[in-house]
Amino acid sequence: MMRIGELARRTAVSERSLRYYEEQGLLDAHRTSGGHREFAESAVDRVIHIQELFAAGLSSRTIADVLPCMRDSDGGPAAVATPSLVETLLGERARIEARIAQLASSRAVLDEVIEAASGK
Amino acid sequence: MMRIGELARRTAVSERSLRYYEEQGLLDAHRTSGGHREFAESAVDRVIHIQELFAAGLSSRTIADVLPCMRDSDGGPAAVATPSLVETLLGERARIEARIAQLASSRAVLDEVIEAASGK
DNA sequence: CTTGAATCTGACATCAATGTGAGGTCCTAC
DNA sequence: GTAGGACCTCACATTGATGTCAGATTCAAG
Repeated sequence: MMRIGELARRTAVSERSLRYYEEQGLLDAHRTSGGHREFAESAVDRVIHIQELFAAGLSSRTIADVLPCMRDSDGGPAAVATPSLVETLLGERARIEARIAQLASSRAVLDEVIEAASGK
Repeated sequence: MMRIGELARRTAVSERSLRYYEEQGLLDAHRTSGGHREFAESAVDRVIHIQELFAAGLSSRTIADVLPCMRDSDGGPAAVATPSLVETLLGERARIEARIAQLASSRAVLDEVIEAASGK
């Protein structure tokens, strides 16, 4: 069991964000009699998962749906995704694909500007 | 000379955004005696340029610096970019590259989740 | 002129995760 | 038991382009 400071240090995620994750139901925390959070070892992996999913642009709501399907190091039985969740994830994947294409296009625009502005 | 409604229609950009662009110094507008904006034909191309640059993730401040270097259909003499502007643009380009790489990584994470959640 | 559509300004809302600060409580090593 | 570091909650700020609404004014066509 570790407290929030250690978890923050080990994951390089701010305490503020960890509290937010708990508030959003992404992270379980026991409480001491005094009200301080206590996290299991597996919380480290979980926070890393959360960060990955945030980086993928998923909302905290979607992450809350996805997390039960991800196998943590605590080896809890991974829940099976509902068809609608899979659909959501496929949609997110398509969004990422589209975003990549858009960025590639933006890069091309930028290259034109840079070429016109610097070299010529 | 066209008014804001027509420009909005022809560029598919909201009137609100066009006013914002003018406020940020990205778009020139004459005013009628009554205070209504009047835009030149070239504003259509300019707004399209602005949208491209916004899509590339540039801030309105940077766009304001870049626009004078882009040749509009009005054929105004394109200003020469300062070295620091070119540096900024190269930085933005690098940011886009990094973002694309990050998204590719996110897509991979998502693919893992999707595979684990759907197929197995 | 009159009327209705178009436009004006100004202000506040949004989205979402995170930063930040105040004021108070808990925990632990001494 | 006490000092001080760690932690608590609550609340407001941030970011920035855009949405939206209200109330007032202008424009253009009849």
